[in-house]
Amino acid sequence: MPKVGMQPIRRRQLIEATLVAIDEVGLADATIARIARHAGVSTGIISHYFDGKDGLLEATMRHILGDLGSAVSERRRALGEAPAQAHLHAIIDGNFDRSQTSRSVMKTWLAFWASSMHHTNLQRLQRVNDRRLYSNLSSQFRRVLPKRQARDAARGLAALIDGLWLRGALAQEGLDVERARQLAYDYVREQLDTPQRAQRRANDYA
Amino acid sequence: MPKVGMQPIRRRQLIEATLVAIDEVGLADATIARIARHAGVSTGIISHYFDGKDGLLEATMRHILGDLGSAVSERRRALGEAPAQAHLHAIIDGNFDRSQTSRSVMKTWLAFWASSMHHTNLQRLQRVNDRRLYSNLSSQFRRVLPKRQARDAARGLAALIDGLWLRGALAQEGLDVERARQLAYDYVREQLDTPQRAQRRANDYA
DNA sequence: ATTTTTTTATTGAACGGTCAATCAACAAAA
DNA sequence: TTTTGTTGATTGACCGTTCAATAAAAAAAT
Repeated sequence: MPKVGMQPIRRRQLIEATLVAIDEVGLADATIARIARHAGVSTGIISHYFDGKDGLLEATMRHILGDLGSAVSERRRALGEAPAQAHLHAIIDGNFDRSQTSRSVMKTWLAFWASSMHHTNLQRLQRVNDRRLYSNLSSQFRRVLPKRQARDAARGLAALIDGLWLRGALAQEGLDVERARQLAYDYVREQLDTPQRAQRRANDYA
Repeated sequence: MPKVGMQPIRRRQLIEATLVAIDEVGLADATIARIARHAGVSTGIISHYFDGKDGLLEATMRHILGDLGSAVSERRRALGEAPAQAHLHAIIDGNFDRSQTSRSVMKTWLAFWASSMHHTNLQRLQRVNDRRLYSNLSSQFRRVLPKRQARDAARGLAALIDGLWLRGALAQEGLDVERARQLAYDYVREQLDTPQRAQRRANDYA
């Protein structure tokens, strides 16, 4: 039943099928035959809409990145001029959004991280994302903390978020989102609530 | 020049060659031909000493895990009954040991993480390692903190270590080991030095 | 309103290429 | 003479891409 306007439908189907395939057998064994089967189409369609397998994989990563961006910015939009802590919590919540914590998406993230070490286009996407997280965190901490402290707090929180997320992906019992968020909140609180100790620390470094 | 007692030599050569190959082109393109070429031997040797490519990859992961275990336990052995903080610092230092922060090893770790989602033997190895880090941290925090707090501190620090490490692996500028350690030390200090706030937090949770 | 033409969507077999594993043959030491 | 080490061509399987063929809808022509 070929009709006009299939492109966006097929693209979505194929991206979703890619996530399912990676969840099932991993990126290494996610063949176009398997992906096409999951989408209920033939293999040729992939080259037609994505110009080959690499194009589909890149589009899949872009899709996940887009979801992450939305999850964060939607939460922050409602906040306006709210205190830094509220924005930091929103960024944390966005990173642990439903769209980022499903088994298939976590597996796909891991696979893309590994791939991005050797595929420059994926590497570019991934680095833009890393930088965005860091600079979002950094600018919020900067509203309350001196420069160097804000920078370190941002680096620490970014690492904590990614680390909680990574350990959740690898753990048998999966990611406990509530607990992860709580640990990240605690980190934020300690960074914001300890000016005198933070100052001493800053001096130690000098 | 075939002689007796080649096994350990060849095994070491091939594992090292595997790391080099993964560093060069990634796990997906680390063919046995490429690995054998790096080791200066023929492809057949791999099946002879490792019973196939999978065996070599598993041995490579075991090798890295062994290095990590040594890096941690050597540092801790000298400490004996030293305070918890000293042991925690030693665990941190071990995780950021030279043997774990070279480009090739970090790339290989990432690749194995992704692979371990779908290969049960790698998964087993990786989980033993994750659990060991957590339980080492947990038992040290337990010497100073009440149970629930110690558990959370261990979870947080484990995530922070892995996250710093991950972000270092992905970042263009590489991992800044000094900075990473310092951030992890700060986390330890805040967990150990804030009993009253920690207590309040524990109550909040209840 | 009907027919013809063009465009868009889709298929899946065929092709070229790659890879891991195998194994018969060979070589040097024991 | 036996054991241990090593080679590398061969084999069989698999994978991504291509493309000729097909089909249906849309557009144009009658």
